[in-house]
Amino acid sequence: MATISDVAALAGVSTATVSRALNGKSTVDPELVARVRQAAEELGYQPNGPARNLRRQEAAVVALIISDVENPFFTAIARGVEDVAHEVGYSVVLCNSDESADKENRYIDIAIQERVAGVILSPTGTTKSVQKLAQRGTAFVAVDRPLPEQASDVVLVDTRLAAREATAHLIAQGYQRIGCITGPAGVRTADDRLAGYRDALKAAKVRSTAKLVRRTEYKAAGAHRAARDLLNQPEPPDALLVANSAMAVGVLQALQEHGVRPGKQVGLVAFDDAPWAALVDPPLTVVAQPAYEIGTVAARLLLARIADNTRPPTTTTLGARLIERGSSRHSE
Amino acid sequence: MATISDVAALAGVSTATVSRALNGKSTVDPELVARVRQAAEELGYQPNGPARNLRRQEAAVVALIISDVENPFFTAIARGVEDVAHEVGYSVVLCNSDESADKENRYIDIAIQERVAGVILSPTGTTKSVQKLAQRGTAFVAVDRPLPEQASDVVLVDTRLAAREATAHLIAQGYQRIGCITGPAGVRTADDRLAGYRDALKAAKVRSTAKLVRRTEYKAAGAHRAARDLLNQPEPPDALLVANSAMAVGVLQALQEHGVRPGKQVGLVAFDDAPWAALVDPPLTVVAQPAYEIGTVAARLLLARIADNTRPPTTTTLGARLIERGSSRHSE
DNA sequence: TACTGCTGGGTAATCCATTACCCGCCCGCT
DNA sequence: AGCGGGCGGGTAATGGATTACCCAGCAGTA
Repeated sequence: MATISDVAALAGVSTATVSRALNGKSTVDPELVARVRQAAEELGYQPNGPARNLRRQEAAVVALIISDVENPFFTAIARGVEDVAHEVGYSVVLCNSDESADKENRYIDIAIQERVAGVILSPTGTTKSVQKLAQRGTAFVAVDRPLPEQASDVVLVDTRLAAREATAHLIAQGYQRIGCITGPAGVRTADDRLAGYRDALKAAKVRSTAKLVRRTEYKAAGAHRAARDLLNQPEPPDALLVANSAMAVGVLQALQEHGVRPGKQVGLVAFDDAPWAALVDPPLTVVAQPAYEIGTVAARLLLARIADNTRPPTTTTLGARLIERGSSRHSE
Repeated sequence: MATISDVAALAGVSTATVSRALNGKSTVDPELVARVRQAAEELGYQPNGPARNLRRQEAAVVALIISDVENPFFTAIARGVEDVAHEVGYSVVLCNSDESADKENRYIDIAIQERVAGVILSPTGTTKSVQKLAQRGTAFVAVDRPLPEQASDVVLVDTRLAAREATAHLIAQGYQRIGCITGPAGVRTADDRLAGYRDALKAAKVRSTAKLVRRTEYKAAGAHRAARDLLNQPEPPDALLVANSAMAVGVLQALQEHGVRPGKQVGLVAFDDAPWAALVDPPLTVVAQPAYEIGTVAARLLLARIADNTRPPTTTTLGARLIERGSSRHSE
């Protein structure tokens, strides 16, 4: 594979000039630049990334570690990050931690080893691995979930408030026994959505009971079991708040199997306005989170932090929007 | 940041020994290994990836370049690739080419520059950029779409046959004017699905007409316009073959807006068994592609090729499965 | 005892791009 | 004409891990 010396030899200049010409760092005679370009082209020269990064002590790459590639919420974040990063010449590599602290840890190690310029991640449980980033001075931004005990830039959605509003909406519609299916304990968004749900019940002076709450992993299968379980109780819920769109799939399945139609019989509000949410029957009422915007904001914060790691940590909280559709219409 | 020399100094050995101890390459006194481990731990030593990759002339990373992160088909492939790659200690970085030859090209350049061990990609249009991989001897595998004029390992789905079967199914159900909404010309899967559709019409001696065919980008918005357009014709189709699940979303929207119910009025079969496909009303008949398996097979092929780049190129064709649901039931 | 052979581990070369440092040339000013 | 300053471009140091090569020391054999 052609190296910079090959290019230099072919162009009849020194390697320093080749480097300068190709990177436009210092002023080089335009004629030489042309010759160098020509030579590089001819040899199909591609700079050796590791060598460059070794010397520069940093790669123009940001790592984005998300907890579920199959979740549209996270892929929308990814697009937001990409769009901003590409504008300023950074590449984005996506890593899928799969909601496993272990994999997250591995990817963080890799990010450190490869000397990426920065990391954006939706933290999974333990703060430990993230501390490594802080220690090394690698810029990073948390999205979707805060990092307790670790000052950093964070981009969040006010998910507790959103859950509260969604639940209040169900109450206002006349539902009486509202249940909640949320993610695993310890995952902040799951806890917050549950808290918001309880806030709303309390505000409406409805007694909340653990019998109407289920926690499982943020996946369809777990939510399916949870919903079945709730529906099989002697006093089943007449409405459900569901904590993400993958779970909504499982819940809808369970309702179908039980022969209950969302809406009049069992009110339903789910987090995340998945592309298909308006297509099910009745259309699904959702809490739409500004995922793409989370990505763009996080990317901009990261870039700012790469430029200056001493800036004080900020927390950006974006709002969510309740989109009322048929699945929460009691009077239907 | 701690380097190998720091570790060596602390452990009281040479850098060579540290390297050997940590990589287990050659036999080192167990006591020294322990001392080195201890020292590395103490300093929080993380090897410098660029330096290592520079020396090794290769990174233990495979790049996966897919054409749409938001498409569940591709994210399922990603999981397959990851699961296999992780088993043997490779990391996977995901790049989103967004169906743009330009971005694909950029990511391929980056993959080459970073000296990744191999690349798996769903090629977007031009073969040109992929040739660079071949020239440099970087191992790569194409998925979902073949590479014309470029011998390589490929993992495909027999999508033409699947489209044919899906169309034949619609014919068998009694639909008369079957339309097709597929992806852009030049994208192989889009062409193949159209060809399969025509195969079925021909086999059934139904005359095919361009009036019932629309091509747009593989997205909901384009398909939405296309469907609206088709339905507004003087002689609208009474059934549609839709080339992927994102498009199906657009088509279902258009049908909703037109007040037509899938099934009896307009039969519908879409590619890709999205998680929500069974939840819409009526449930969507789909062609399920073995996406996860595509990923695992591609990853294994890539690993084999990394080990030995002289092996003859292979083509693996997997089958798709028609899942009949309500949206293609004419008699409903 | 003397010599061979093996093994564990150190020294230093190597990978390649970037850039600090330096040199020579030319221009312009006095 | 002589000198200073600026600029273009070359030489070589640099980054950090891996590994070829070599050496010391020890066991085993004659």
